[in-house]
Amino acid sequence: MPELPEVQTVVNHIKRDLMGEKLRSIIPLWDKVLHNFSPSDIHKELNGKVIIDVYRRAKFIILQFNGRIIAIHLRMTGKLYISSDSGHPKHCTAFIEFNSGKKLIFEDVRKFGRFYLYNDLDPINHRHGPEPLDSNFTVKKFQGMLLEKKRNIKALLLDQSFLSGLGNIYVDEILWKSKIHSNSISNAIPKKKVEALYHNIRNTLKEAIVKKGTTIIDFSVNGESGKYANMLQVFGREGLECFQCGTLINKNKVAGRGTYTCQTCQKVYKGFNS
DNA sequence: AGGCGTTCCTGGGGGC
DNA sequence: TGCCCCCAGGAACGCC
Repeated sequence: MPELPEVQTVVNHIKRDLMGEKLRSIIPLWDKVLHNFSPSDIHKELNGKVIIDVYRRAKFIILQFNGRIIAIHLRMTGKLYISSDSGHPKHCTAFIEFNSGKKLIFEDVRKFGRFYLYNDLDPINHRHGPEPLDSNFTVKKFQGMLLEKKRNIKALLLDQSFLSGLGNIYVDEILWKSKIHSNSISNAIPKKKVEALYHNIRNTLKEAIVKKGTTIIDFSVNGESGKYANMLQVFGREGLECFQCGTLINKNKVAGRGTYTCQTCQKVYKGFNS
């Protein structure tokens, strides 16, 4: 499940190849993949236009053209990579052709991934919270954000309109490192723990980007697995000993997601602040 | 406001 | 071996 580090890894991987490429066409192989536009819209608006930047916002990969963006969301099983082969792989739902002959392949087994055409980032910014790695995302700001809400902490961290980029795997890892139970309520978490949470969010994401993401089942870049999978402390370790205290890791459902916790290390904060 | 269920999809695993 | 059923999950949406 691509989260911020995986999406950033894809961007880092394909950016150099895409900069300056002239768009020729976009070919959907499955009709729902283009969310709000058609190939003829692209032909009218972007034919021969050059990619001037490739970057990430939230979990979107942004192809920047002059006055337009194509935003690509991988959802659960999307893979995006450059190819010059003719033809396309089995689960390819769309590809973009460039004048150079390069192709950008979008492969997506479960077909949840989508392409969006916008003038700018506004529609995405509108429904997304801050970037956790931005310098203006400070401890103070995060503390304020948590206090404004009275929500299950896991549900809140997964909510993209609250904070961008986290998904099920990193949230479990981050909460375990912070010794906060996923059933805690956001505004009941003590200040010291919020500080730990803040630093663990940033450090975990940064470290995962360095390791080129986590490979669990579906994520790889050109078949190369991310290395963060070897670093996972709690996710996927049901019934195994907690690395911190030896208690067997518990799996249950929180916010509708499979959730791994150490019932000993991770404290539930639901009451008054200490 | 916030929680919860449903929808979109397919491959893979468990049970028999 | 084979078949059916259920599950996994990011995000949007509707309902309570």
